[in-house]
Amino acid sequence: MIFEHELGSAIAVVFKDLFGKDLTEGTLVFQATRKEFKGDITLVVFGLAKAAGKSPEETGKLIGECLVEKSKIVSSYNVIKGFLNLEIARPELIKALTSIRNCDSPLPSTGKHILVEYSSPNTNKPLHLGHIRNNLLGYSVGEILKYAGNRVTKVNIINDRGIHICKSMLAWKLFGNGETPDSTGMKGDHLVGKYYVEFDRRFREEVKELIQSGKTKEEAENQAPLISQARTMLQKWEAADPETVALWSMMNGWVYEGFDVTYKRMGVDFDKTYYESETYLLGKSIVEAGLEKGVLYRRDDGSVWIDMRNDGLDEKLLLRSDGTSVYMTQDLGTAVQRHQDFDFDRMIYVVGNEQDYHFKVLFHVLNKLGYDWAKRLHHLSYNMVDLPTGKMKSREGTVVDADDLMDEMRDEAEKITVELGKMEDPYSKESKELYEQIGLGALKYFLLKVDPEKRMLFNPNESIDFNGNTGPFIQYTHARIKSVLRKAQQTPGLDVISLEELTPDIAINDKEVELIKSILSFDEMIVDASNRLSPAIVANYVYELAKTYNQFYHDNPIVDLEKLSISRFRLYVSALTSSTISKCLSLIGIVAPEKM
RNA sequence: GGUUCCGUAGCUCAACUGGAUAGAGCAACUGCCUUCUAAGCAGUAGGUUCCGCGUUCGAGCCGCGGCGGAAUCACCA
Repeated sequence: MIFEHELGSAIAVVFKDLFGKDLTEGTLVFQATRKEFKGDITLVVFGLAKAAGKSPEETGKLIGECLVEKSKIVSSYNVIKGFLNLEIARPELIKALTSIRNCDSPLPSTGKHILVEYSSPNTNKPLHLGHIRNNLLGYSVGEILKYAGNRVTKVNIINDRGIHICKSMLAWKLFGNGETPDSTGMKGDHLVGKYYVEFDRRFREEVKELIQSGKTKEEAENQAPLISQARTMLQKWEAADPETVALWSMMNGWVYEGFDVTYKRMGVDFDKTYYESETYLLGKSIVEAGLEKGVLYRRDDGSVWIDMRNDGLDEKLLLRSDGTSVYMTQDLGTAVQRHQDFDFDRMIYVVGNEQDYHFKVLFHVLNKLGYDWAKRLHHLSYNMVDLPTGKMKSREGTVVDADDLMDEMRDEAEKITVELGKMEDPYSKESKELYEQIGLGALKYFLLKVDPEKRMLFNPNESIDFNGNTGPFIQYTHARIKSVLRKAQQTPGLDVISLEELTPDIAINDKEVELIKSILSFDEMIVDASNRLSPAIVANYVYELAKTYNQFYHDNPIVDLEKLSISRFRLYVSALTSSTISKCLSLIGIVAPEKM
């Protein structure tokens, strides 16, 4: 809170007078006063009671009394249990309001450079709902960190090689009849995904037949013709066979075109894109160095391992017996590469919690290998999005496709808007754009308002709500404030008040105080959100803000020429609220329409 | 089985990292469009915060032990 500093020193003085003891830094605990109680800020006095040698109530009373007497900031007080509720003198509140920062500019620089890795798609299938959560989280965390004063570089790593990529390539080659995105009109990533599913279907058939002819399941899955052909293809790729590489480039090209469309629509972006095909060999030299140091060991079959059993982890393979690299090897390589590229202060991996163990090991290995920056790495682990039917599985086709979902959200927004009947021209280009903004606003808010660590449920049949604690509600509130401000501009003598004109005698009611306090705590909230890497904090904050404004707005007409000064002050608060709302929305990637 | 995460109203989620009487929305019910945008507002109802013990002025949050769910423990990525 903005008063904490001044209040803190005032309380320290009062405390010394009363009890003859100095307060040490950090012993003062403030919190926002609950709505039910009178006051603007609350001092928790339990911690002070001991030093004072009195009961919490008694201590609170004495401090409160003394503050009102000697300090200009506090106008009244009340004590409930160990909570000292202080009412800030209104002139101080106005003063605080005028000193508020414009939220168009970020917080003071921390001088830190932070890398955020997110998205990390495979190029064998289109993006789905789980990726949307990842992308929105990563993008939003990046924006929040940026606003909190950090230099942020957003990076993507594309898993563009491996057996899974070969599967869709092989299926296309065998059964594709030369289909292309152009010839079919399909989005490239969807076309490739189609053949990934096709591979799996045919592969299952082969396995079934082999089992019927007397093989065990394991044997069948290992010997099916399709899987061995896929393996051959991978070997050819690694040997840089021209035909295979050409097919690979062509199909990956289709996928990238498709991804670009989806990323753009989601509103996310990257400062640098890494490709696994370009970095997968880098980890090997690091592993070799680890062997020399004796941190790693080689088994008889030639494979390389790390033993972490003394640190509560298992043994982990870092290099296959045939010398090829595994996932961990690659991630070691990319981490070192990125540190060379950027010399970051911190790197955040936005990756699902199914990989918690992987990152634990990754950081541990880097640390053991002597990279002191390993402790600056952080895995932002987020939980899965569940469907009512359970977990999504791309091979089984039980996924919610990202593009389809965004279409549905936009269509739903259109349907609801048309039903409400407030668009002048519901089929104009501008209206279409608005449906997109509202539909995606609903989706983004829905996914981001939940704590990343928590597993969440998405029910596609019930589609996402547009009422209550939702993106559209907040967008709507913003649009209405903008409408008020537009009308005010057209009314003579009702311009938005300027900062200099704010005077202590302007009347403020309790709802307004709540709103102002909320806006004043904006920076604090951002710092909190950036420390905890949680867009959910921003989302819940902006909802509270919008809700408080709505309640205020309904009880207090703004256009009231009889009380011009009051109305103009409210216009100022409205303008402040709307810019805070739109700032918050932009931090979580949501557009704040001017009209809707 | 080991490790990690989760468990809060019928449902989806909050609770400012230990503070006051655990809050919103949805669904249900009651009012409010001649009034700056009703995607709204006001109200009713809904709780043994999975269970037990402990730590202290104070526990949904911290510790221990259970119960339930999930992830992971691959020469897959």
